[in-house]
Amino acid sequence: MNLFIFATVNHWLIKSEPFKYSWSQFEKDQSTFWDGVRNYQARNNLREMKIGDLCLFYHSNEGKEVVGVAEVIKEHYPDPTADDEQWLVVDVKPKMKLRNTVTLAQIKSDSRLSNIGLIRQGRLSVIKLSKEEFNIILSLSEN
DNA sequence: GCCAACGTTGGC
DNA sequence: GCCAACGTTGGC
Repeated sequence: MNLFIFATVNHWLIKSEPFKYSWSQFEKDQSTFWDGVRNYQARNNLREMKIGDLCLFYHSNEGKEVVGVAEVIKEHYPDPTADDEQWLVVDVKPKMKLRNTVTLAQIKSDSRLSNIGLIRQGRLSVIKLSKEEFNIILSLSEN
């Protein structure tokens, strides 16, 4: 009988325009609440996030590349920047900066990632990833 | 700056 | 409940 309980770690990709909030600012802050989500699907993804979940940090618009990995350190609570209680944030902290960034072009050109939410639903700002997709992107950053 | 892909709003 | 009009995101 196995008495160990293995937490299920989920994987995500979160987008930020570096002009608004960049990875380097994130590293300076050491943690932040992920605010400004005003889309139901993205909100639902935030609600699913658990402590210890890992998020790829993607720079949209400028850069268009994955730059680091963040870890969820506090589960969802109402977005302090919203007037409406229905919008949520989670707290995240930087876990690891990628040795090399992984560009959208690289992701698009990798056949193993052809079904990734980042491409399928380009406008969604909080995207669920499979463990495989997450690991493939990390491996691309090692090249 | 343009535009595709969505999401939201509001008239009916 | 449908759909046209409009707004937003984000790649190009």
